[in-house]
Amino acid sequence: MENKVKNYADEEHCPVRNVLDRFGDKWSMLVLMLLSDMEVLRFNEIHKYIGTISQKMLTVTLKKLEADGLVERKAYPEIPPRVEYSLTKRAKTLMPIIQDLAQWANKNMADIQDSRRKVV
Amino acid sequence: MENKVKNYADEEHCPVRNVLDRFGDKWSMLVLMLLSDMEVLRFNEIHKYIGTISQKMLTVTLKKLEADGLVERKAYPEIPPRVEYSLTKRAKTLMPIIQDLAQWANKNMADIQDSRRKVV
DNA sequence: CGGGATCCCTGCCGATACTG
DNA sequence: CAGTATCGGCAGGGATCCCG
Repeated sequence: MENKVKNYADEEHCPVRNVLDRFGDKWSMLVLMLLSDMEVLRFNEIHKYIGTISQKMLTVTLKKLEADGLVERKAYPEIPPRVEYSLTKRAKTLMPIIQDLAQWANKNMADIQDSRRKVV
Repeated sequence: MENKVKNYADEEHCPVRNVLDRFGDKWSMLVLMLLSDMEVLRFNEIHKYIGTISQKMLTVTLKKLEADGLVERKAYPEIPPRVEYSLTKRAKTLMPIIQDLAQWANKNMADIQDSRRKVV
């Protein structure tokens, strides 16, 4: 076990680095959780739920998630245009883990903030 | 369920944002996983395992994790000095989730990279 | 050995204005 | 409505030098 050490330096192939590079940014995980709750949402609906995100960052975030095959984008050829976003199957296999993470955060956030105050 | 919508905009109290602000950075989760595997490590040992991290960032990362009560620091009053780092109990409750995340990443990384190539 | 202190640069992200 | 284009601030992070 200890003689076969993983490669913690290899940025290209380290799965953790790779997964964090994808939704470790400011908004991705929030969008994923929102879509997980609401199933299908239009662009401006997401924008309203996450009140503090800028239009630009929402666009960038959705494109990145779409490129990773985590979010599906359906555009309807209407005027005015309508675009619906939803989670892919791949993203749905990820959500239970995200939920666990959120639960852990909920339980431990207060204590962590206390720890931080003592040190700072 | 759908009429009681969570507050996705509240940055201060959103647990996901709060947890990601803590170890969503470039190195924290990697350090946590390394310490989870090796139990106890000295500063320079961590530095060698994660070959690409700078001394400064390792210092910053460890301080942040210590402030959050996720890493314990033991300094021995010797010359030359010796400092040992290990996970706290709180961090150990987090690690199963991190492991799940890593497993998910391992399984899906290749497919995600394929998706990305098609789009880009 | 285990850091601190500084300099500097990249890129994330926000704000604003414009478009089909 | 659902974006695109552009400008700019500033924080994350790397490189280097210094210290007890």
